[in-house]
Amino acid sequence: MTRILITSALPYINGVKHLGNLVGSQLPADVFARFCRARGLETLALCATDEHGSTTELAAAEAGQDVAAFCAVQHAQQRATGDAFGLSWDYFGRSSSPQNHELTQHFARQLWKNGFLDVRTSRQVYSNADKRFLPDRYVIGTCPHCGYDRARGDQCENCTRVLDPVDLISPRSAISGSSDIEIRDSTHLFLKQSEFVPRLREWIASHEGDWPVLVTSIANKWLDEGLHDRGITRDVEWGVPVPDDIADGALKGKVFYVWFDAPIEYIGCSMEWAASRDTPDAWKSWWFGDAAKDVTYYQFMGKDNIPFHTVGFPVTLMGAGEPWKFVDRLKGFNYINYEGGKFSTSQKRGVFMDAALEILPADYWRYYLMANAPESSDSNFTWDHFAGVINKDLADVLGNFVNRVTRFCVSRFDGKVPAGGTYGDEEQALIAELDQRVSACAGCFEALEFRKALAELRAIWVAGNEYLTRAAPWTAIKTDPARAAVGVRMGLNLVHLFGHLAWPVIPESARRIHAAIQPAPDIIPWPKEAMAGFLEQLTPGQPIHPPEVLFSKIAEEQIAEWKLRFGGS
RNA sequence: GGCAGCGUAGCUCAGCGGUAGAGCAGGGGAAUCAUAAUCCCUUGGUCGGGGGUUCAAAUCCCUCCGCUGCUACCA
Repeated sequence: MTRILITSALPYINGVKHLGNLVGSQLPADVFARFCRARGLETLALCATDEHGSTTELAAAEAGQDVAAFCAVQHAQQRATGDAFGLSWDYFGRSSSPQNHELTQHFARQLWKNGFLDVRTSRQVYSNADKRFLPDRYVIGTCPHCGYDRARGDQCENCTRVLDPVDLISPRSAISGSSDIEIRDSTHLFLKQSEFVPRLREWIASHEGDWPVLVTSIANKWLDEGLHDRGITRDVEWGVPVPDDIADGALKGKVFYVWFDAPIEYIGCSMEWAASRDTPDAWKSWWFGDAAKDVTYYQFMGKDNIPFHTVGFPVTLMGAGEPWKFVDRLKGFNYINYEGGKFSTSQKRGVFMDAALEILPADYWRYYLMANAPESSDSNFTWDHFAGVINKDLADVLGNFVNRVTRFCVSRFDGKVPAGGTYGDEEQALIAELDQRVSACAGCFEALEFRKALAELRAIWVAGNEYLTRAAPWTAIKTDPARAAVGVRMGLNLVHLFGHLAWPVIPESARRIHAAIQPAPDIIPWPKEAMAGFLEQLTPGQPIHPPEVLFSKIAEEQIAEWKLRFGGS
């Protein structure tokens, strides 16, 4: 039996994430994790906050908090919001954990020992007013090429040329605005990525076809353009310290670059998970050596993260010279736009996770986002489209099906699964269709094709409505009660089925649907047997319980209100 | 500038060498169990423009136009 390891790109600690962040990483990872658990596979789903770096320091300063305290608060908030969204990680860790500190230093020592780290000195901009080195983009000045006076040190927004901050004319700090800055030499560790190009090429080529084109093309582009060695240390305070035994303490006081330690936290997080269960070594069989041979490892991320997972992190693992587990299936997503523009954290444009849950239950968002996941290209969120999908798919097609069957059962069959009659041609045809569709749906989930999986799920709900219309128990009951009993019994079995199939995507609603028939287990399993058996398992006479309205419809006035509140077109 | 992706019915998208598809929206009808929810039928596209390869192209090649993303010390 294969075990399933799942990680989603780590959300940065800097505030609540918007739906665009969610749809490309944590949400599909959760849907897939639930699907795997529903199939009875041993599954470990991990995520964590990515906490280090200068951006965190500045955000904490802005919030008037100590960095560690700021991160603790933000981490707790992200975990709470994720829980509320139904994100069922086995563990939600922190890149600042002791485990990750230790592991990051371990990888650095291995790389150093194996000769893949260079000590190099480079010129960095230092701000006397801010008492810190400035990242390139935090240096502002006049562009030497076009004369634009607010060019950033990494790139001029006006002429789009890539810049070096030391070339800016009259440079100043973007943090304080002070022009009291100077160029200082600073020593850093560089990871010799260029030595790994052949191995990376071979590894990436081995995944052509099972990774999305988006992923392999981005990865190959980096290799084709010539992989630069990469600085993996920074002159900031909030991070994993470089140990003194590397380069004879030449890097004293410096920390590792966030992009070095963040992916390592995938492993660190599993150590946190193991520690939390008092089985401190349990993480190892998921990651290391022959013990992890039966593990299939899935990563989920937005396209901005792809280079770091196809190049940066693999180099760390290769260079360590130890038998670490590499990703098997890497699922990358495009972006989702908001009402024709970008979701933007800095401009507070779009819908953020906490605000989303204030106005509607998590399942509405989960369904919509997965049904419209930006898999082949960027997708668009608009309030009108969102409301249309929720009202039609969830309220009308699924919710109303459950409602009409269960209520009819109450009014004409005393609220009990009716006995009498046997399945005939109509039922056999439905069973044949569902056998095909349920396995197609599972196949789409396995292939990480979420849009198609949800389209199939919806088609299954539609098949239920079609059947009910043909069976028409409300008509049959006048002349042929046994025939009506068959229709309702099948209808109730379908409700039971829908409660199972929907659980990975809309867990809370699936639980309520399941509860209409009987209490739901914690993990609602994906059907193992053929539909013929699955759709005949309810016991005649067992009571059913029509749920309250499963999905209330979104009204025009609400859409108007939300467009105003969140800023629409 | 370079690289990549996309451009298919009003909208959101699938198809990626063999007589144009789905969902929504629009039109007509059936049914009345149900959150006026469902079901059936149906209108609608010279598949961004042009050129080429092929018996055959939305599907392969070239070119042009448009949109988007990435471009490496913010993550």
